[in-house]
Amino acid sequence: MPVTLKDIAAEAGVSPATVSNVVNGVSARVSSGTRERILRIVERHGYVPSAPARSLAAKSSRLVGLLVPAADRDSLTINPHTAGVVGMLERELRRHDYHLMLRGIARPAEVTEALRSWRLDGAVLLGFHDAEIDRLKRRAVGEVVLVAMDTYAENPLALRVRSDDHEGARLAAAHLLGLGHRRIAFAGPESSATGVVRQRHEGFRRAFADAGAAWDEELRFTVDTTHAAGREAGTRIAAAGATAVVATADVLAIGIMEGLAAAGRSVPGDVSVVGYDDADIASYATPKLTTVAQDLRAKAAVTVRLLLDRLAGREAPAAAVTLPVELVRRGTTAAPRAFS
Amino acid sequence: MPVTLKDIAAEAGVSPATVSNVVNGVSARVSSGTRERILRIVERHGYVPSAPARSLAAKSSRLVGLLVPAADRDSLTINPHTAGVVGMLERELRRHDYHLMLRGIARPAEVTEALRSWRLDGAVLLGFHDAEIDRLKRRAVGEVVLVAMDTYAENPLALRVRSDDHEGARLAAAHLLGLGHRRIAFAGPESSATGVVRQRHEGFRRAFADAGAAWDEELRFTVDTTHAAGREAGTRIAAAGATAVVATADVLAIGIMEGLAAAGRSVPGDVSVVGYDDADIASYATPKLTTVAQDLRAKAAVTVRLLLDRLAGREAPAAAVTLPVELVRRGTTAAPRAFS
DNA sequence: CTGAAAGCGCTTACAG
DNA sequence: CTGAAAGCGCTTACAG
Repeated sequence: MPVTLKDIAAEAGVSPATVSNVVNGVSARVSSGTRERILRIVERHGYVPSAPARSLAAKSSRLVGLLVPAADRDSLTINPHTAGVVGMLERELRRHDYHLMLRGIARPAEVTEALRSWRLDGAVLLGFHDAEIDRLKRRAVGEVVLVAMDTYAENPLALRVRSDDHEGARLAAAHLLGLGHRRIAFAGPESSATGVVRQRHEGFRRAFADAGAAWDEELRFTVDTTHAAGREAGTRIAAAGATAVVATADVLAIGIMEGLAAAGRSVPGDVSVVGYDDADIASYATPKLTTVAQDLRAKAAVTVRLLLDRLAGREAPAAAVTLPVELVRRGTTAAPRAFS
Repeated sequence: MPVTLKDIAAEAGVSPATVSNVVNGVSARVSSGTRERILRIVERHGYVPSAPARSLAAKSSRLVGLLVPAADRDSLTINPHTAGVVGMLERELRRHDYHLMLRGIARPAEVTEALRSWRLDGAVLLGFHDAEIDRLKRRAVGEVVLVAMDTYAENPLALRVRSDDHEGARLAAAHLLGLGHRRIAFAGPESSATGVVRQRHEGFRRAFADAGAAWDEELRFTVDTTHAAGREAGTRIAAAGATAVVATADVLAIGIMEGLAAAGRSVPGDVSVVGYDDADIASYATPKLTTVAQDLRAKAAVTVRLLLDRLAGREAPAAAVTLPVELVRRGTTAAPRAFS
């Protein structure tokens, strides 16, 4: 039988309303004498307010959801980038005294259910296709503040945070072009589903245009963002005679490196590889992976700031927030053989 | 203004109690005619029951917390093993229609607050020291069902799930001894804080005893479970003249490999390395890491089953559940130079 | 098979 | 500065 607000009030000889004010720090409404007295009783009993009761009575739950697409039997954190975001977001929210509810979404209808059943104050959508974001209706969202990460959807119901995908891939390609590569493969998921991949692919081609070089469309490898898919793509990339490859994720790049090795190609001797994200695994690889770094910590911080600003009624930017990226040169890129 | 139970009841011309019974599938109490009618109205309005209201009125929240120690400014998922557990647990809970609340714990008092404020039905404690588990009091825990993972604490307030740490390290050491190694380093955190490390260290020494070999205590390297700490330890291990090393985590092993390389040692040519966990990163490393695999999926499944069994009032094992481990031989172990 | 009533533990105007 | 009262959206015995 945990102690309740009412118990505290009875013991202090005041009304529940007064205890409520003290517990919530509405000090203007309570004399410092009663405040101290109540606080002592609270302390002694180890009173913890009931969050469900608060959510019900107040308009706020101090709860933020992180929604991530996941097939029924899949784990969310197989993707290192997702795992990183989960951790960073939890940390940012905790700093602001909010709680994180993590929820895999197998079917579109679950989004509504997740958003509404817990009266979430806000929710972060990670890894959804642009079209899925665009399909969200006010009716499904309710008053929940939404931040979609890494999306190019246009739905005004969601705030948007992303990093500069176009520039990231441009940097990667420009780096390789500068080293003398011309047969550069681009490996990543289909562009149609997400603007992130489309933007990266465009940035990649922009580097070619800037360099006055032509790009062979046959070097576009459509592949899932997994190590296994990367490995398989690596052998195909080797067979295609590419001297370099830009992958849309580190885990994919590392898979490709393995495929290249299986095909008898050395990295960066025969083929240069550039990843994307600068996840921890990028520096665990041998050689260490050259990659486009995005600042996950900043991304999480901005996401939470947008969320809290909007919750506080402050104006939030209608446009998407785009964070800068940076090329991190490590051990997987070098001049092509012909140049050395 | 989202639609409520009351709205549905009014529209159907029945009492809220009846709608409640229908929504909760208590079909024995409602005629199939009214049930169908109500279900149609629920469907049409996209009614989603309020979880806070349910938690408040009922005894159950269908909410399970995952509590992980984390300094104020730290992210939880820097540790690949933690990231894996987060994903697996979310998936298991989702299958059973429970929700996951993820919570980093910076100070011991936060455990109570986390457990009680949301009226969690259950909570999983991951990565706590045995002593911290043992210090938990009934008063702090309340009615919350607790499962502590990877602990050798004796607190009866917590159910326990772990893998066979003693056997895992014994297998690792036996493998290396069988290859002819004798100067084998053991690298991991201090044994005093967690039984997991102590058990692994004992299993490691048991292999020596079984082989009738002596182990040089100087080859115990106390080191945090991070890549950076591993790298630093790797150079010391090289300097100590070890021909092999057993690390208590894959991420640590990979760091050690880097340190060994920095010291001019090849793996497995000069030094063999065995990791622990068989996290994804184990197969991303070059060469692929020989490691002790624990079945994370099974661990998460057992954790959730224990939790739900206990919630359903079924008997749960008082003893800890210990899951089997397996040695996965890959590319980082070989006979020592002198033998080849 | 169905309903009226109380209650879960809070917050929020509104009075005083 | 403090309290009485209503209400948040459900569930749960208890009657009928």
